[in-house]
Parts: sequence; structure tokens; C-alpha cells
Amino acid sequence: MTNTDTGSPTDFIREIIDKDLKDGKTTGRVATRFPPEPNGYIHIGHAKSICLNFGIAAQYGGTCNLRFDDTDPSGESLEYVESIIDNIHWLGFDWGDRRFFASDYFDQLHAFAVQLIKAGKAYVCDLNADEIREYRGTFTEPGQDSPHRGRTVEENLDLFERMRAGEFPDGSHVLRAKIDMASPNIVMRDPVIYRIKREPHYRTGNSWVIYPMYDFAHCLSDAIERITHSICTLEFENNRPLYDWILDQLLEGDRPRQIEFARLNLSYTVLSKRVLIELVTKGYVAGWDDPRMPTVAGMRRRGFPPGAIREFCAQIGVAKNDNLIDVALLEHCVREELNETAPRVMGVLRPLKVIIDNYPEEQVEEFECANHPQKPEMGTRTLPFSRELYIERDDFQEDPPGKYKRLAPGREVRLRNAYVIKYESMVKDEATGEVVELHCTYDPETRNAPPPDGRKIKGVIHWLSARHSIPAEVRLYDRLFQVPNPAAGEEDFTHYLNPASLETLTDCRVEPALKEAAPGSRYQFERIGYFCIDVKDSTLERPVFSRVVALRDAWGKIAEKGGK
RNA sequence: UGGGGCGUCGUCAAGCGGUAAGACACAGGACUUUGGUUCCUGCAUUCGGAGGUUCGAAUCCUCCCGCCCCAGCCA
Repeated sequence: MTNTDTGSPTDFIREIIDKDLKDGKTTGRVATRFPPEPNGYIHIGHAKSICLNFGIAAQYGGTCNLRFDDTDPSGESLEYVESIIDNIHWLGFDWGDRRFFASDYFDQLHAFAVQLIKAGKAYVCDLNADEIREYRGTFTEPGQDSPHRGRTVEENLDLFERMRAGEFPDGSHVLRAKIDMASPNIVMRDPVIYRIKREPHYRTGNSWVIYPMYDFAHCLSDAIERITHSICTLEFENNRPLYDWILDQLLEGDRPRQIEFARLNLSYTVLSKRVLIELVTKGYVAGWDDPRMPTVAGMRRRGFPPGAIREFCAQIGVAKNDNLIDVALLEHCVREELNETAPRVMGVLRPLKVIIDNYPEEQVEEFECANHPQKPEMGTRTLPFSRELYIERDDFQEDPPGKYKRLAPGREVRLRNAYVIKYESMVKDEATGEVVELHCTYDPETRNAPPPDGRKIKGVIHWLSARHSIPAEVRLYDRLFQVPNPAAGEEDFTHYLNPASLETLTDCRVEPALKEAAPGSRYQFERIGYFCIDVKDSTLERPVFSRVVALRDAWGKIAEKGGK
């Protein structure tokens, strides 16, 4: 079902919002936020959340803030902040001037903590981390009250102030919410809300030695920004009672409501931040924007159009079921957009020289080729044709299997946009037995026309004039992991790394016009796939292409079945 | 194990008491100067299981089974 006003899908989250609006719960506003922690690059899983949060805001004429949840200085940095901003913009979303940092709220958050202490709802605890764990109990046994739970408000105020002033070493004291050590929900067993951490913060430097915990900072940041609907992933469901509890103690009136949805899982893809960081820092990939990475930066460099990612996020829907989306759907969305927008060009990955014996030595003809077979408005270009050509190596088979339509001994094939040629002979390398050159003849009457005698030519292959084509490098990117959604936690993820995730071809040839093409441009190499000119490594002399995604290939399936 | 969630086609996902949408994938076929695109066709007599309520149940009730999350001074 779709909402015809906006074209946006409806889902259980929108049902909740509709009901809130109807009940007058949010003063008629809808305000969401996307709250990344700047400790890594965002990936396709974040894209789902981004599309959801910004999409809902847009659909309801509301707002979506970008807020950096930077309450733990370790691992956070400005580089990550900048990359996140850049990548969300690239995805096509904008937050106007509503870019916030939880670290900008440190003063307010501190004041809220003091308020909580004054209300007798928080206390300073001297237990160390191990002791706190022991006192917390287990799933089946209730926890024990901390010996410091009964401190007076004055005592707590004093101690908390001294925590802030840096009188105590890291780990020696924490501020805890006084809730219920016997709660069946472990999150509610007097959760830590402030800890001492002497680590410079990338924004606040050394001005703080105490930092609020997520549970304390997040709900209050939402409230400060007057968020109406705080959408997060399922693992925070247990934290919702705490989210509400904190706001209940400190605020009156309208409050943000937390709604949880299932995070994205993608087959053959690891979205664990821990693993992604490791891939980068240990050099398994070239960086966060390595085209094999599931990061937005990686997909961008690979050549995925932002619209395809948005479309993917729309297609997968939003629900609470654990899911494992087939990457084929992502690839489908990429192909769908690129099929519409990518100009067709000739590109030969593994060149095989073909000599047209009956074509005059010095002659050059120009063929006008459509840039898109179904879209004349995309125009045409001219392509030079001469006696010596390159074709794709596997467009010729010495001993072709059944159903093979392309060139083989005794056969004819059409050169796309040009002539029909006929096999005459082959030249082999004496040492290796490899075919190194083909001799063919062309039929002059077939220039952009069917053979006058009515014979049917089934095979159509692409080609390049040897002397006019330019060299190029092509990188065939494949899946980084070879097992569907490997459990990234326990085992070493390197067990799942696909050694063939990158194949670099250095002897490729492409059309001369591609020399002037802009980095980032995407093309379809006919019969092969979609390719993008690499933004980083291309030079004027030698463009580098990354394969965005292969074309659907029926021949692959036929061949697999034995071809008959 | 206590608590919190979730179970509808291979994968997602609609459905909200009136007789199982759609997408991807897959399988056929048509067309094709890309084995691409496009176009047709097929693909859950059944909704984790068993009972019950009802004229009627994926939708309501009961019990059972399975999967995920929580015992960081991470988010």
C-alpha cells in the first residue's frame, strides 16, 4: 500500500505517528533525528535509518535533525563527522541548520544530572566495574543494592561535583540512577549515567572528565531538540523503559516517543562496525571508501547511484522482523537506475585481435552509434572502424558449446553498430597454444543493415578499432565476503574474506572518447556490465574503471547447465 | 534461565474477522544489431504447531515450538 500524496510507503511507524497526530500528542509536529556516533563511516545499514528518518520528516512536512551522539570520546573524531555529513548529503538528504552535537549539551546534561540527584533519584557509587557487575545480579537473580545507594542528597551533590572537578581517578566513581535493583529488566537495575573518563574529546577537549552515558544523554538530547519520534533499532527496546523513566523524572509535558525497527542485514555483507574498522586498520581493504566496502563512501566510489540506494531502502520496507536481505535486491536497484541513465559504450576487458582480411589497409570508416538503444534523446557518437579490431576474448570459442551464439570457426557474427564478419582462420601462440589473433572477412552489404540475402545472424558482439582505442584499467569488484552474512562476532572474520573480491585487468581497451569523460561517470559496457570511472586513480592517459555491477547474463546460466 | 521482541512463498513484505498484495529471486515463452532492456506466463488451497470461539480466522482466545535482544563505567 502506498500513500498517494507522497509516494512513500506506509508502515507500522507511520501508523503510530498517524495515531499520535490524531490524538494531538505532538502539537501537530513531526520531528525526527538521525543520531550517528562519529566513530566510523556510515554504511548501508545507516542508509536505511537515514532514509527512514528523513523520509518520515519529509512525508509529514516535519523536520529531521542530524545529531552526533558523541558522548564517549574514545574513537570519535572530526574526520568521521565530516565523512558522515558528506555521505548523507550525497545520499540526497539535508538538515538545513539543524546539525547538533550531544557534546554541545554537556552543560545541560550535567544540570539534569544534578536535578536528578536533588530529586533523590541518582547517587554516586564507589563500586568498581567488576563489583557493579556482581551487584547487578543475573537474568534469574535480582541484584543487590549498592552500599552507597543510601547516600544523602548533599553527599551525592558533593561527590558528583568532585567527580566533575577531576578529584577522582577514572573508574573510581560513577553516577547511577536510583531505580530498582530487582527489576526483571536488567537495564533498570540502577544504570550508570555518568562515568569518569580522562580522555580528550575531539570537540570539548579536556574541559570534561565525566561523560554522560547513552541512556542518559540520548533521551534528553531528543527532548532538548523537541524530537517527537525517536526512531532506533530493535536492540534498544530494553532501554525504552529507562528512556521514559529519565524523562519522567526531569520533564513535564510532551515528550519524545521511542520507536524501534529491525536493523538491516545484507547477505554476503558484514555491517558490524567493529569488523569494518578492523578491515580498514589492518589493511584488508584500501580504506573506508574501498569500493568493496558496504560503506556509503565505498558504494559511492564503486559507482552506485544514490537514487539506487534510496530505492533499495524503500523496497526493503520497515518492520520488526529480523531480516537478511538478498544483496541481489540491492544490485537490482543499481541496474534498474543505471539501465535508464548509463550511456552504452564499447569496452573490451580481455582483448583478442581480429584482422578483417578483405578490408582495405588504410581505410577508416565512422559509424554513428546510439548512446542508448531505447533513448534516442541520449544522442549518438561516432566510432572509428578499421582493418584491425579488438573483440572480447570470450566472444570467440574454438570449440563452442551448444547454444553459443558468438564467433567460432566457420561462423558469422554481427559487430554491433557495424558489419557482419565471418571467421576465416586463427593464429595460435606456438608455445602456449593460446589463440592470439583471428582472421575474418566482412560483408560490405551489412553495414548497419541486415544481410540482403535474408540470412539470420544471431550473435552480436562488441568491438574496438585497435589503433583508435585507448588503454584502460578495469577493476572487477566482487563480494568482500563469501559466506552469506557470516557471524562476525565470535570467529575471526578473515575466514570469510573472498580472495577473489578484486580482480584488476590492466590490458583493457575502451572507446577514445572516454579519455575526456569525467571521473565518476557511469557507463554500460555492452554485454558486460556497468562501469564507473574511478575518482581517485584515473589519469587522463589511462582511465580506471570499477565495475559497479555485472549485467544480468542469461548465457551464464545456459552455460552452467551444459548448454546442450 | 528472568525480562523484552519476533514468527505470512527461497529472501523481504502487505494483510488488522469476509475467504493470501507487491518486490527480489527462480522457471518458461515472445521480441531484440547488447545472451542487456522490454513484454507475457508460472510460482503460499495456506500464514511456526495444536486446540478453541465464529456462518466465516493469517487476523480473536489457550497452550506449545522456534529465532533475536539484554548481565559495557559502548552506542
